[in-house]
Order: sequence, then structure tokens, then C-alpha cells
Amino acid sequence: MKALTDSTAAKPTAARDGTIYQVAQRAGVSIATVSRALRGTVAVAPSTRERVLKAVDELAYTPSRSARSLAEGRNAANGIVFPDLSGPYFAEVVLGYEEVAADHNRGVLILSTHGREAAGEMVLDLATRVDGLVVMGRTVGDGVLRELADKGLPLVLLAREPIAGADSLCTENEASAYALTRHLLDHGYDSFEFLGDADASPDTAGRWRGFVHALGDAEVDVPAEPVRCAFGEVAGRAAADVLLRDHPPRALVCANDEIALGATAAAEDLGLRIPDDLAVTGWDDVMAAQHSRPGLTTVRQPMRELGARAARRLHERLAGETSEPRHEVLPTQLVQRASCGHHLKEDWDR
Amino acid sequence: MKALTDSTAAKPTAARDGTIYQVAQRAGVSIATVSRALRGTVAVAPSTRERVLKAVDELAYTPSRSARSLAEGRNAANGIVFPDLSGPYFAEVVLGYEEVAADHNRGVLILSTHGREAAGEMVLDLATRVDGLVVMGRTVGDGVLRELADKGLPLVLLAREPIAGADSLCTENEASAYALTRHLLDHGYDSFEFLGDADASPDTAGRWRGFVHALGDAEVDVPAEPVRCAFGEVAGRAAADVLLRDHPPRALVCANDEIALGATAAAEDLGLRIPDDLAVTGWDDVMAAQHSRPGLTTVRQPMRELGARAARRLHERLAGETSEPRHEVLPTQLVQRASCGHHLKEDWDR
DNA sequence: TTGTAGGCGTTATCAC
DNA sequence: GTGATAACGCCTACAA
Repeated sequence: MKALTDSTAAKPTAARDGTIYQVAQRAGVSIATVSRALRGTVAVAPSTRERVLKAVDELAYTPSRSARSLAEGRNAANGIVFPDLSGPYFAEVVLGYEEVAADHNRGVLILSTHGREAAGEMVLDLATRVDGLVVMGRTVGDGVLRELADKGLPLVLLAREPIAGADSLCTENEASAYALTRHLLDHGYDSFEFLGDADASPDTAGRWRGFVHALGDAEVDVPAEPVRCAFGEVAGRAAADVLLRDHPPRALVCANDEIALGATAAAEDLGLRIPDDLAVTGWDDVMAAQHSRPGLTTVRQPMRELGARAARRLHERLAGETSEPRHEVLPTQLVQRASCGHHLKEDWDR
Repeated sequence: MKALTDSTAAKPTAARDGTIYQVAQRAGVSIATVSRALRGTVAVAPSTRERVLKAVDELAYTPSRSARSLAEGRNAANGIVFPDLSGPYFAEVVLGYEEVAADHNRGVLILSTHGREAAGEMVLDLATRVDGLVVMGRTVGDGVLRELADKGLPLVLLAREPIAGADSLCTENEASAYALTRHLLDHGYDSFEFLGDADASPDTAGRWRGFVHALGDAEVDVPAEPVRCAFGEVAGRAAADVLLRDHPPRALVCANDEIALGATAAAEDLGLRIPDDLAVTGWDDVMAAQHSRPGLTTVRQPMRELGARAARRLHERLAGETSEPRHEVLPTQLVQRASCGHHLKEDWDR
């Protein structure tokens, strides 16, 4: 019978689960109409739209993301790459980023490299799933970034040296280090050390430069090198322990709060009082900086805003903005507490 | 001329940028061979593979993710939904999750709901981009979760009540609260309050239950209600301020460390000494808990492991495991510091 | 081992 | 306003 033949072989495009074809069939329209009714891109007769929406509802239809991406040629998603999420620093950045991206209806893919060998390939893979990418710090080599930039992928670099063809954002490092060191000088200290690895992080490198610069301007002895130290409390404590036994300075500028807190512990172990015997400072203003005794003098950075701004910049690029790459530096704030020396109103921050 | 006609119209499938067709043409093979050579799914003659890889390299070809997803019917990505990332809690969970997922070559999409109205729809949207989903706490209504579970999307619930058809993971709440409260009782305290909103978080609800249970067992007066208080230092401080002015207990059990730290500040404002006048405890063992003075007694949870385990469970499901949903409870650890009262070796944790 | 061809589920361009 | 139908780029039987 003809009908049988038809129903068996006629529909070459009949699809399986909840596809646009099923909706079309149920609503008695073509798939084109379903598509139009759903995205409201072109006028559809109200009665038709009604039927379509009803069918959509009854079938609990959800368009296929990959099919749509393929047809549209875009992923409707952004990515963000960071080394780690353990400190509060990156979490805040990611959060600010996610919030803005989500407001623009874009998915957010994260990739934490934590020093993996394959970081480069992972980033390359990530790049295939997104329309734009934010890359933090020294997570991947410049080669990978250049490759992506050359492919035309919108790129925003965070807290790292700019590369050609990509926007970049960072916070004041050299300036904040200068101000912080200047503050310590004003306290009257005359012997300094810097704890952190300037080779491992562009941020740290900038802080070291500002530190050196300030001491130089004040004609105070400048250490030849920063005391190498990974980020983290344990590393800070260990490095400080060696340093403080050997030739303790009067003031210790640490590349971030965790190092500083570790150094504080090491100092206490050695019976040194802070700030009387040793001044200690950090960066980031983590929660513990406020709660430790004495309170840790540090530099607050607008981390959330950093992430949010990166998302906005990316969105502009994705929206077609084609201006020259911009390189923005966000202001920071010196947070004075007691660890850098006695102030008139001690520990005023709390 | 025939050749002309051919070159003009013959290739109906010629594509534009860096597609598999270009690679095939350059290597002098069919697209099927390119596909096979690239994914190593079927044997390809070494010489052929060579040519293909050369072409791939020269063209800097990268397969289209959406095309692949469409053809394969999967996204090669997982999602994770959490309320916020501001505390260290969620960051750790996400980190643990990402690490394992990345090891399995899967992308990770994040979604932070921070109480947005549209959370449900956002999660539904996220669900279209992933093959499996982890959902934390009370970020979306059960309706949405049920809908996803019914669609067959592998789901792992974290720190929340289970629903039918989904795996779930959480840490000991009731048990840790019981142990913590028991510890306070052993210190000799006899008047207690609980700070936190049991309605807002399943974790908090469990902690409240354990708290009540322990007091009941000890035949000590049980507060009728927890003192409502949002998560966060500011909220904790404000709530504690009211409570402590009104009718201060001897021991204050807070639903997390941030609340506890806020309460500590409020106590100090009122001239109360900790632990002499008031004992305070929290949950999470954030960095500041260790650095505050006195050190904060708290409960440490394996947050990273929670995320990692969720990723593994999801991976098992995606790999086809079809056993009954499992509900796992991860052990916690009581961290005694000085805020709960004087111990023999004070502040031994540091 | 390799090529042919038919999906995968949308979007968008044409005609009608 | 609506319906065919050609992309979109890849995967994978099925043949050869």
C-alpha cells in the first residue's frame, strides 16, 4: 500500500528525540517556522506561533546547542584560564568574570592549569569551545597565545605582559610596591628584603621593581635579588625561616599575603615580635590578613572588578569592536594595619 | 569546457576556512581518511597518515568542536552550579572538580547563581551544553533538577538533599555538629546559641539538628530556634551584636567560619573576651580561622575531595555505569583551637 | 586500507 | 507569513 511505503521511507529527515522536526510535525508547520517562532527573528502569525509554542511545551523541546553552534558559527561561550584557584585571588577574578559573562547569556568554561605539562594543548583545546578567552598570568607560553591571537580569537590577558593583538588588564604592581615601600621607609626602617619569585609571576616582577625603585630613590641599600619563594604559606614560612636566621632585615616585603603570613609564623617561631623586631607586608588583603594578629599591612586589589572588566572587554570585541588593543591598569589601595609598625591609631582598619 | 564546469560547480561540499575538506584535498585523500587518521579510531596506512598530518600541520587545522559534538551526540563537557564563589569553600570544590574533569579531557562549565531570579533557566541552559552536571546546595528548585534527571542527564548533587535518580555527596553535618557541641559541653558550658539560617542551606539545617541533638542528649537547654543569620562576616557580626546584647550565651555555635569571625568581632566590640566570656566555633577551617586570635575552633571538610569525587562519580555515569544512585557522606574533622575554651596545650594546631 | 554517502539538528536564503 | 532546501563541519556505517 502506498501509505505504508510512505510512512516507511518517505521522511528522509525524520529525527529522533526532541528535535525541531517533531515540533514542526506536531504543530503542523515546517521546521523553518518553528525556528522563526522560537527565536522571534522574523514575523510569524500569532496563531501559528501559538501552536508552535504549545508543541514545544508538550514535547519539552530544547534546541540542540551543538547544532545551533554549528549553524551559527559561534559557541556562545567564553573561557578563562588561570593557574590555580586555591587562594582567594583567582576565585574572585573568576567570579567577577562569570557574573558579567552570564549577564550576556554566555557560557563560561574554566581551565586551571596548575603547572601541568600539557597546559598549552589544554588551552588550545579550550579555545575550540569558546568565542573568546581570558588568560591569567603565566599559565601558558606566549607561543600559544600568539597562535590564538593570530587565528583571530578575541583574547584578554590578565596580570601578565601584553602581547601584540590582545587586550590586557592588570593592577598597579610597580606603583603599589613603590607606595608600600615608601610607607615602610617613612616608618624609619633601613634594611629590607623581598620575598617572592619575580621570575614566576609578572605581578611579582612588577612588585620587585617598585620595591627596588623606592629603595633606590631613598638611597637605602637594595637587596641584589628577591629571596626566591613560591606563593603559599608553607613556602613563605620555610623561606623566611632561612632568611631570618641568616641575616634578618628590619622590614620584609612579601609578594602576597600568604607568603607574608607564613613569614609571620616563621618570625614567631624565632621569637621575633612583629612589628617591633620585624615589619611584614603582603599583597591581596585576604581575609586572614585582617584577622591575624597583628593585622597584616597589605595592598588591596580590585580582583572582582578585574574579572568583570575582562568579561566586558571581551564582550566588546565579540560585539565587533575593532579598535587597537587596550592595556588597562587598575588602581590598588594600601591597607595599613599593624604589621608594618605602630601607627597613631593602631589597627584602625578593624 | 568540461574542466571549467567541473571546477566551478563540482565540489558541492567545499567548505570555507580550515575544514576537514581542505585537509583532505591537500593530502589527496577523502575526508573519511582524514577523520580516521586524526582520531586513530581505525587503522590508516602509515604513509597516508603522514600526508594527512602534514596537511593538518600546514593548514593549522583544528576540528570544529560543535560539528564534532553534533555528529557524536555529546558535548565532552561537564557543568557545575554553585551559589557563589566568594568564600574559599566553593572555590575549593570547583577546583577539585575541574582537576579531575580536565584529566578526563572534559571541558568544565561553571554557573554561579548568586540568588538570581533566573537561576532555573540558567541551569536549564547550562544543561544543554554539557553531558553531566553537578549542582551544589540550594541553587535551584527541585523542579528543575527533577526535569533534568528525567531527561536522563547524569546529575550529582552536592551538599543538598538527594532527589530520586541522582547521585549525591555531602560531608558530615549532623555528626560533626554533634561532636563539636559535645566538645563544648565537655568544656562545661551550659548555655548555647546557634547562629545561621537552617532554612537557607541544607548544610546548616544538618548542623542545627546535630547541635540540638547533642544538647538534648546532655539534657541542656536547647534554643527553640537558630538565630537567623546569612553566611558572611558582616551578617554574623550584626546578628551576634544583637544576640550578645540581649541574652548572651556562654557558647556560640556558628554555621560557618565567616559568621563565627564576625561574631568574634561583635563580641570584642562589646568587651567580651573569647573564650573566657564566650566560646565561638565555626565550620570550614578557612585560612583566617587559623590566623585569628584566639584561633577559631572549627570543623574541617574535605572540600577539594568533594569536588573531585563528584567529578569521578559523574564520569562513571557518563562511562555507562548504571547502578542505583549512591549517596555518600564524607568524613569531617574537628579542629580544636582556642576559641572554644582553654586546652592543655593552647593553640596546638599552629 | 580507503572512498562514498547519509546523518547529526539548526539557521537562513530563497521562492511562493 | 510559510515551506523547501542548502549549508554548517564532522563521524561512521557500508562498500569497494
